[in-house]
Amino acid sequence: MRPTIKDVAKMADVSIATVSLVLNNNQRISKETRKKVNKVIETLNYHPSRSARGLVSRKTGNLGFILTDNHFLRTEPFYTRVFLGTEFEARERNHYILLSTIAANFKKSDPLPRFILERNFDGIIIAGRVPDTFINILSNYNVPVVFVDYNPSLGEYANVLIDNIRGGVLATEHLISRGHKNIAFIGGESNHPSINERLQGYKTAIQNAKIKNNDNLIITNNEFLSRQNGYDCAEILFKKRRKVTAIFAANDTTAIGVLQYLKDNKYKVPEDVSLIGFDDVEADLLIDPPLTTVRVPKIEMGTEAVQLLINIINKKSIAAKKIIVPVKLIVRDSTSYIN
Amino acid sequence: MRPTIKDVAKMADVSIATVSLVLNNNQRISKETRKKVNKVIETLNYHPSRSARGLVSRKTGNLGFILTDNHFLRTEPFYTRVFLGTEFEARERNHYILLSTIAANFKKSDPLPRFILERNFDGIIIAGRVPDTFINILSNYNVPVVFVDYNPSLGEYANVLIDNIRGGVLATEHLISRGHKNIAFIGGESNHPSINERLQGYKTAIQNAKIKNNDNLIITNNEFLSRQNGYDCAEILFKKRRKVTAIFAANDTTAIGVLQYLKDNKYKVPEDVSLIGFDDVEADLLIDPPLTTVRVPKIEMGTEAVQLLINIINKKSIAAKKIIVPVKLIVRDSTSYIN
DNA sequence: CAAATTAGGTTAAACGTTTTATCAAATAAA
DNA sequence: TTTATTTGATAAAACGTTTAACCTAATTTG
Repeated sequence: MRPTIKDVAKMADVSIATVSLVLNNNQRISKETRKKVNKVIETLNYHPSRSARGLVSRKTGNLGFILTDNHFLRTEPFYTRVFLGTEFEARERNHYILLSTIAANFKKSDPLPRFILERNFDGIIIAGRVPDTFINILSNYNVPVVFVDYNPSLGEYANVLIDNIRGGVLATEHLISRGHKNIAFIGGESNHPSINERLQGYKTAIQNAKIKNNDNLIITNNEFLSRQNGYDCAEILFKKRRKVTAIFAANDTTAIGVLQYLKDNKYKVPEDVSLIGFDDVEADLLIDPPLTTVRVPKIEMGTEAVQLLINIINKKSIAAKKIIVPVKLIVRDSTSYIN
Repeated sequence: MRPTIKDVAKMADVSIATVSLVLNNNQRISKETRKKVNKVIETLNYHPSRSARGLVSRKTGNLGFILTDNHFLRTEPFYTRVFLGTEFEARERNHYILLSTIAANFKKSDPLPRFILERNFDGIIIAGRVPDTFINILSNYNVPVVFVDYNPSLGEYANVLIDNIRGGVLATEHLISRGHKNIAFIGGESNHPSINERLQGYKTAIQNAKIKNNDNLIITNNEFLSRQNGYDCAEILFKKRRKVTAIFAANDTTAIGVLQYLKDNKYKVPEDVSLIGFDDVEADLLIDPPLTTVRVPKIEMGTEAVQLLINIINKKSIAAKKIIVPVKLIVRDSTSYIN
C-alpha cells in the first residue's frame, strides 16, 4: 500500500496535523520540524491523496473546459488548439483539464457537465460562444470562470479575447495597401460577436481609406462558419459582383472554402483574386497557395486562460479581468498587388 | 449547499447505506425502496461527490493518458487525434481523461505523472513508444493499462495496434500496380516497431511482385520522424539514385517533407515521382497535390483503447488483449501510372 | 514579577461516501 | 412447531485529509 499521512507522521514522530500543515506551507511550523517532516516525505515518496484532499478542502486540482459540441467537431481546428494550450499550462501549474461539451442549443433541463455535478473542479474555462441558458444556470453556482473568445452580454466575467477589430483593420489595410478597392468580406454567423468585430474592423479600414462602402461586397448569413459555408458565400458574391479583386474571409476555414470555389471557377489566386483569412490554422501553410492571414495566438489564449483562472481561484485576480491577446498579419502567397 | 447522501436518506426516510446501495445498483434493495430513493435523488438533483467516492471506493472516474513529450509536440498531428478519440469515448462512458507527458528519455529518478502519485485514476492509456525505464517502474504499481500504437517487449500488456504490415503491403502494391519498379522506402526511426513493420510490408510486397530488392532504395536513420527528416532522407536518396519513380514514406509528416524536397528540386508529383504516405492526417487533403496515403483510424484507436481499458478495469476483459485496427488505402493525386 | 502574548504544536471533528457486519422479520425446511 | 434460511435493511467503521479549537511553554509587556 502507498504511504499515507499517518505513516509520515509516525516516522517523523509528529502528529498528522503537523504533516498536513507542512504540506500546506503553514507558517506555524518551525524550520526544524518542517525540515524533518519533509525529509520523511521524501524518503517515503509520499504524496497526498487527491480524493481525501478534495473531500475536505474543496480543492480538486481540476479545471473544467467547456465548449459547445459543434465547436468540438472533429475538424474544428481552432478550439482544439486553445484546449491544447490549456493542457500545456495546466500541466505546468499542476492541474488537470477536464473536458466537457454542451449542446449548442442547451436547454434548461439538460444535464450539466458531470464534473460540475460531482463538484470535481476548482474553476471553469468556457471556450467560444455558449447559450445564454447555460450561462444563466451556471451563474447560480457562483463558481470561478473564464470565458475565452466570448464575452457574454449578461453579467461581468473574466475574459480572454482576441483583438478582432484590430485584426479586421490589419487584414483590410493589407489588401488596400496592395492597391485593391473592390474588397469583399465573407463571413457567415454575423451575429457572432467575434465575427462582427472583424467586420467592424473591415468597415473602419475601408472608411479610413476613403473607399466608398458597398454593402453588396459584404456577404454574411447566420450559418456556422465552415468550409462549405465559405464556398456558398463565395458563390453568392460572384453571382452579384464580378469585379471583386480581393476577399477578406472571416476565418481560415471559410477562406479555404472560398479558395475552393475560386479554383473550381478558374479564378487564379492571387493573380485574379487576392484572399486573406483569419486565425492562422496549421493547414494555411500547406494549401496552395499558402494563405495570407491574421494570426491568432490560440495556444497562448489557452495558457492565458489557465493563468487567469488560477489567479481568480486563489483570489489573486479580480473575477472580471479582461485580457486582449494581440493579432498579427502573416503575409504569404494568397495576396498580391492588383494587376 | 449541494445536497448530500444524508439529505437524500432523510427525505426518503431510509439510511444512508440504503441510498448508497441504490446508487450502486445493489440487488439487496427491494424494488419499492429503490424507486422511492431514486425519486428523491431526482427531485433533489443529487449527485454523489467524486472525492468522497474516490476516497473510499478507489474509483475516481479518471483515466490517465500518457505519451512522451516529443510526441506531444505542438505540431504532432497523430497522437493528438488519438487523444481526442479517447476524450470522445471517455465522455460517452462517463469518465475523464487526464493527460500527462513524460520525458522521452525518462530516468528512474524522474517523477511519475501526478495522477499516479495522487492515486487519482482508475487506469492508464499509454500512446506511442515510451522508455523501458518508465514501463518498469509502472509495472510495480500493477495498474490497468492499455498501450496504443506500441507493444512493449517486456511483459504482457493490452494493446491497440495498427495493422502496419498490411498497410506497408497495401501502399507498396498500389505503387506496383501502377507500373512502378524503382520504389523507395523513406522512414527515419527504423528501430521503431511500427515503422519497422511498415518496412516489412514494403519488403514483402516487393518480393511477392518478384521485383529485385535493392537496399539502396531503403533510406532510414534513427531520427524522430519529422518533416525535416523526410526532406533530408529524400536528399540522401536522390544523391544515390536518380531513377526512382515512386516513394513510400513511412508517415505523412515525412511524406510532406519529401514532397517539399521534390518541389524544390523540380521533380513533378506525380508526373515524375509518385509519392504515398501513411496515417492520413488532415493536411493531406490540402497539400498540392492531395496525398495518396494509408489511412489509420486514429480517433477510433482512442475510442477502442478507452473501451478496452474500462473493460479491463471492470474485469470484463483479460489484461493482455490485443486489438488490431485495420488500415485502408486512400488514393488521391500524388500517385500515378508510370510514364 | 505577574500578566499577557506568542510560538509551535496537538486533538478531534469533519468532509461524503462505501462496505462489512449485524439484525429483525418473513419464509422455508425439518 | 421449532429451527434454519432468506430477504431487506441498518449501524458503524473506514477511507486520508484539513482545520478549528485548544494546549503548553517560552517570550514579551507593563
